[in-house]
Amino acid sequence: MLDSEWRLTPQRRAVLDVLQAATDHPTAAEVFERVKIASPGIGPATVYRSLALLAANGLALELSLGDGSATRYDGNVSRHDHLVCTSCGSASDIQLVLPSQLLEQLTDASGYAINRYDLQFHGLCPNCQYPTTHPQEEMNG
Amino acid sequence: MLDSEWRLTPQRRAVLDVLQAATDHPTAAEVFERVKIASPGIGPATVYRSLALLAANGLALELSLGDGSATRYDGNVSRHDHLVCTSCGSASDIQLVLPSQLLEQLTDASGYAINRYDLQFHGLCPNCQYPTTHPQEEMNG
DNA sequence: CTTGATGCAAACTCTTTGCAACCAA
DNA sequence: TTGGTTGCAAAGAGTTTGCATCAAG
Repeated sequence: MLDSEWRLTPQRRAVLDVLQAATDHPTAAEVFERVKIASPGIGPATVYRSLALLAANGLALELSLGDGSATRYDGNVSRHDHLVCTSCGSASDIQLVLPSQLLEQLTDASGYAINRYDLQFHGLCPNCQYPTTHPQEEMNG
Repeated sequence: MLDSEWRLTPQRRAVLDVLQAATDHPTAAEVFERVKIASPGIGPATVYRSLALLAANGLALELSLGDGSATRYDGNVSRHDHLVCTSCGSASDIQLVLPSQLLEQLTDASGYAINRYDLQFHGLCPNCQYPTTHPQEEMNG
């Protein structure tokens, strides 16, 4: 599925639209729920297949939040990292740069040909630190 | 499960022994296979429950390799990061330090109370880059 | 005795796959 | 017409849970 011989069908377009409109980091099930609004007849298998296809072709990122929950998808495909709240589960995009010498040292020391890294920070988000009325219970934001 | 009011039963001890003897990063199923050698009567549910208990009490780390596969466990609970081979799936421990000012800046800018981070590098391990006879196909190392 | 731990089996969640119908080139 | 795509349903992997039994304090 890494070739470019694939069609942007209406279903795939709808999935891509959902991803690009999302500011959170939806699971496949959440993408499915949202896609059904624009494409009522679509089935979950098509959403899973479309997400895998988009991810394989660089139009989406697959993301594991490390909490054992379902894979999440990110329509923001530029290089970035994540802040994950350990209380409400929300994930925010952040942009930071690892010192390039750190990658070089690691390549030299390990012998790995490193082509990417995943970095996520876990902690309490501002909302969950300073509850206005009660701790957040939602699952994305 | 975060209290210290728990007993190190023979089954839990056996699970812990397996983790501490492991140099790879076994899945729960792999831990189960190994634990059965010392504790033949043990059931998979006990292994899952023991792993969760040990992780909650800081005696094991849960680890997602970001490839959609099962959760892995690490008996090395000191702060470290991982190199993950995108070809054979093996994971190696590495020790590196993020510049502390990076964490400070991030805390200041985001408002998050960060208490940990997960960092993994993905690429080809030396074995898979320079195959001796043929590409590696094993799943841990 | 009383509470927690175990093993088994069933249930559950998330995801993938087989397949016939369908659609675009 | 030919091969890729879809939707459905079934299957599959990984993990959790209900429950009766068992063991430790």
